[in-house]
Amino acid sequence: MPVTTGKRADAQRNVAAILDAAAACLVRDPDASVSDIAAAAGVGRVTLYGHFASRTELVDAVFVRAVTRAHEALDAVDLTGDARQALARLVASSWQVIDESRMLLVAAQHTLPPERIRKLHENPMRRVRSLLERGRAAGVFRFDLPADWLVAVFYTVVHGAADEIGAGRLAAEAAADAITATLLAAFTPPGDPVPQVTATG
Amino acid sequence: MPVTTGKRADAQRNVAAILDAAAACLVRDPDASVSDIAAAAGVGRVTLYGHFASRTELVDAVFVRAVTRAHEALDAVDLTGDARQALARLVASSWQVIDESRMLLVAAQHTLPPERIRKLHENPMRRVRSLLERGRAAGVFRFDLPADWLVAVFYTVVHGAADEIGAGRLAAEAAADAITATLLAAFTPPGDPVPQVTATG
DNA sequence: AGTAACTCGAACAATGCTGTTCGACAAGGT
DNA sequence: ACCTTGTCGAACAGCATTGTTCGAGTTACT
Repeated sequence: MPVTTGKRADAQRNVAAILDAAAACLVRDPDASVSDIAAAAGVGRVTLYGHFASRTELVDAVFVRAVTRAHEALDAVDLTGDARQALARLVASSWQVIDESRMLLVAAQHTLPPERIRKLHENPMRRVRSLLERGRAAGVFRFDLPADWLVAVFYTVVHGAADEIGAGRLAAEAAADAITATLLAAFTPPGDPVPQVTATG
Repeated sequence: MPVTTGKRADAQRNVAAILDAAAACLVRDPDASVSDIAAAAGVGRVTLYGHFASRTELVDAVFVRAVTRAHEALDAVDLTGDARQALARLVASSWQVIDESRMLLVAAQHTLPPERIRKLHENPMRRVRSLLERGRAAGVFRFDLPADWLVAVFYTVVHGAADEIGAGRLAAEAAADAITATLLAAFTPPGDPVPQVTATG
């Protein structure tokens, strides 16, 4: 695994270029070859193999970077205060991040073992879970369905929205509100009224 | 494209065996080779190419058959009466069908162009859409979100549930109720109370 | 300026796949 | 009984991929 320390300056530059190019290529074609990626990075194939022992390791690195960035972006979201408004804020920040890395996820699924992907998703997931539990404690989110399931619903709905946008059936501007409205309704305890979503932005 | 008419008896048998074997293999490995499939079908590779001009054509045929069967199973569901109860019935019949063909969908995504997959999904989708619109007209489903989006939510939540079951995080027995409760809530108009789901044995 | 780290292209071996061709053979239909 | 239709195995060509090796050339650190 390539580290950022101890390496020469141009080596670090190349690693970054390779990672960028790989991300770009894999988004276009989940089965992009090492040759394509190296060429897109403006680097020889041999150089690439000098930094990443195998194609799998490269894909892993790209995916790790994407997930880490997404996690950082989500960490910046304020989840205090009213849980429902916090959910709205989380969605507003999440969906774009996920939309960008959605094709990357497909590429990862083509080459990485499922448990690896699951493990890398755990951190971002925890954030959703903690918010869910806070909302439950406050009485605004439902208790009658498993927490695991509700977290999965969050995940799958956001990804579904990304797919819909990609297919051109959902306007990007309308996405955040649609996702928020859907998730708020899905999280509402039985008997409670479904909250109205005030249009954002 | 292989037809069931005009072929000799053993040829028809072999086509069926190939289709079955292909489905089984592709579920285990979305990139299963033609050799594997032919072997699993107890048939020579040449024979397979005699019936399907290319691997792609074979995958397409397998996928078409799976979707068709799913569509038929869904057509048997009674969608009259209260839209919410009809939705529950549709979910109860849908999720198992989708769970079975979920890995097949992955295989299809690996080899078939996206528009082809979309097109084959149109028929089953229409059924959901008509139910949605009936529920809207009856005032029990929401109008404030696009119909396309709500149909997509149905699709993505059911598939998400299938994934959760596959990952062992959701008990198969609990799936139908969880999906139904989630979707009913997501479809409920803002201001209306979220319906309680009575456990279905 | 000297040295170690890095890069590059070309070429290599090793697979693994698809799709086709051949000839001999078996099975189904009438 | 006949002949069409289908089957089989082996072998072939073609292609794309991964990952490695080599030697010569460059680039960055000190």
